[in-house]
Order: sequence, then structure tokens, then C-alpha cells
Amino acid sequence: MKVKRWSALGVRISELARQAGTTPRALRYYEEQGLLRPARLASGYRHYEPQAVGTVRHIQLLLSAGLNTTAIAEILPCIPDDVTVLAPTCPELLDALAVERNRITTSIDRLAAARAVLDRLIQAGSGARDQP
DNA sequence: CTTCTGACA
DNA sequence: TGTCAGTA
Repeated sequence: MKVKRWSALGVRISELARQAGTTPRALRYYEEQGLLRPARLASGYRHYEPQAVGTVRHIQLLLSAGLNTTAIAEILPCIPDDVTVLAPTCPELLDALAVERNRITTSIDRLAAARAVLDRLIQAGSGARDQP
């Protein structure tokens, strides 16, 4: 069996990006934000462990949930490397998540208010459109 | 050829 | 986030 025994436990940035469905640019950004801490090869290239794929997916999920990188940096360490589905590990995590939930609720309220303004504008102008 | 850092839009 | 430059 001719396996690539030298990198059997890790991949370089392009590979991880491919496996996680993202770009090398994003992975470097995550690291800059303290979300990833890849090892470095003698060449200076970043070296990611196999479980990094899961970590990146967690990051993307949290990002899509509206959390900023700072919040994710605090939450990530509460998630086991091998976990498949996101599940609370630390009790403090629940409080942090509640804070984020409130942040999202506030955003929704602001957007709803903005939509209400547009609704009024649209209704006020609907008559002028028929008889220009 | 791939990646790295820094930088610009 | 994409992309370019100049390297290693």
C-alpha cells in the first residue's frame, strides 16, 4: 500500500480548503482572528490536523448563525475536536450563546422597523404610479 | 508549482 | 474577500 505516510495526519492549506469547502484566503483569515492554530512545516507552510476540517465547519456554521469572529473564538474551545454535531460542553457557553441570540433578536427588530418604513413608502407611492 | 506575507480596493 | 507582488 503506497500511502502518503508523511502527511497521513495532516494537509496543507489548499487541501483543507477543498475538504472544508472554502478558500485558503478564508482559512488564513480565521487564523488571523485566532480561530485556528495550524502547525508550521519546516517550509513555513501551514499544516492542518485531520480534525481541522470539523473545526472549520463549526466556524462556518457559527458564522452563518450571525456570530462574529470574536464570539466564535470564545465558543470554539468549548467544542471537542472530534464532535460531529454542535453540543454544549461548558456551562458558560450557554450564557454566551444567549447573548448572541439577543444580538440577533435586536438585528431582526431593526430590520423589521426598516421594512415597515419601506412598506409605508411603497404604499404611499403606489397611487402615483398608476397615473403618472 | 504551491504557499507565505503584506497590501490595496 | 479577491488578487497582485516578490519570495522561499
